[in-house]
Amino acid sequence: MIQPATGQGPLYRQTRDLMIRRIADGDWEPGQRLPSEWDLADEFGVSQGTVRKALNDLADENMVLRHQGRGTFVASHTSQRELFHFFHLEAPGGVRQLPVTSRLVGVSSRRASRDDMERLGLSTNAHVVDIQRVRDLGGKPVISEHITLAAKRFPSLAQEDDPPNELYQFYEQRFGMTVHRAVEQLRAIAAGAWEAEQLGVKRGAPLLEINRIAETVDGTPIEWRRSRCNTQNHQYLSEILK
Amino acid sequence: MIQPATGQGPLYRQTRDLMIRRIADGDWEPGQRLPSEWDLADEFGVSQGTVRKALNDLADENMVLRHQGRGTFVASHTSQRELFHFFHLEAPGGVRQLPVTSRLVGVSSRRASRDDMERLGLSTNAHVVDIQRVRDLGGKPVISEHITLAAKRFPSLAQEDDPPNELYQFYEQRFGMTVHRAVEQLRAIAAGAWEAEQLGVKRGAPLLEINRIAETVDGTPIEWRRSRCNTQNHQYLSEILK
DNA sequence: TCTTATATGTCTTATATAGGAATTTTGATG
DNA sequence: CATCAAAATTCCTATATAAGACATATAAGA
Repeated sequence: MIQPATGQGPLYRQTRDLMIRRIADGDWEPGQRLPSEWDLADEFGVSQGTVRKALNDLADENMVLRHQGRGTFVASHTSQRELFHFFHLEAPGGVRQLPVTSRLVGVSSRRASRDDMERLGLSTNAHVVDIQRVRDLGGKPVISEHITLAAKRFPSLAQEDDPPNELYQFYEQRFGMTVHRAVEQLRAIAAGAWEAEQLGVKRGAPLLEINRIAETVDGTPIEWRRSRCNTQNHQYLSEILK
Repeated sequence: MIQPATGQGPLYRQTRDLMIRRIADGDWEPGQRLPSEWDLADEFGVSQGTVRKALNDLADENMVLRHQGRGTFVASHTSQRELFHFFHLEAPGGVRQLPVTSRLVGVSSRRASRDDMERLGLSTNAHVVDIQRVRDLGGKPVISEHITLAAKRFPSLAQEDDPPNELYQFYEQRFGMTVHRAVEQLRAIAAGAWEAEQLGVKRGAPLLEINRIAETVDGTPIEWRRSRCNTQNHQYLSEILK
């Protein structure tokens, strides 16, 4: 099917946008191989060079992965990716490792608060699911996490009594929701009674609070997460490459 | 002058590396306009397309800026860039603004400690310069900063009694040292007597500590900076685009 | 002098061609 | 069936050409 130029901006950009739409709509699923550059060029009615530029742009944005000789694949969540892009706590030596153990505090459902509605772009009367857990690093509890999701987007999640440790893979495989980017806001807070108990620190001890909003490819916010971390033996890594 | 292929890797990569070298060596200075794509192609003995790919890569890495019709320029530090890439504290509304006022605590010189030597890649007996200041946001003291630099790389800096607020521009214009990337490590700490006084908080209040190492284009670490921030009314922003 | 064309220089977009590199598939052979 | 060689597939590198967009310098005219 030839897609005529929609008219806006350069061809490679329009081509990129069409492909993003396919990923966002699930026409191309995570892990799936895309048609070859030549086939896509045919399909979109542009030259192979134009498709190539669009694909390389998508690769730069981590929406697809390209492998010489094998093909181009829609990005999917692996432990590697989760560690590299979405987990920023490291031990002093620079060692980063995903928590392998965590203690589930609870999964529950409730009406969305005003804050939830704003953060997740929900309408009144929407329901949300809360997941609370404590994650271990180096054998000790270090992160107290509170996660909020729209119940509608994650049906039957509230009944889940043992969500896996790596949630983004779970979201993707089970609910077809792929997290693509996130924004985190950090501040220092004093541990309350709850965190003190969960993390084994004194009340009032300084903790690093990370508030994250995670979005899909098309920019829809699907997860809000508050992590309170004991940074006695760990630190948050932020690379400024630009 | 034709530069024969040095032999390693693809041509566009070699071309990129040659141009990085020119920037790192100061052959091309910050703000300076590069020769046109065609002239560079001539000079390096490759095609214009290859030079173009190399230049676009450099632009992606923020080493150069490209403007249609005007030319390609070596990146230099402006207030804009400093704010966008190197200043991550924002007010709750998402408003970010560089501190316009700051109180200089002192500039002094001393022998490098073992930590300094490691952090800045110095040899024994090297000297360093310390700058300490308190930066204001919204009219109130929010950041207590301690900056350490190699005295050799910043001659006569120790005599400076009023360094400007935007140091990276100062480093570049006065000492020819351009900061290109940085790594920050964050943790939550409790305010000591010193920070409590400087920032107007109680002793033991939670503060966000940011330890930054800033590097030049060729990866030499030139600045170590410890910022302790009152995050009562501000937060650190971290975007995860990848 | 000021304004308005014109020309020039530079980057941008789009296409085409050709060969190389990495991987997978196919087919022949034992 | 197992193994190895050949072919096919896919992405990667490099070059060339041509036209368009944007900005600035130059020249002509009022």
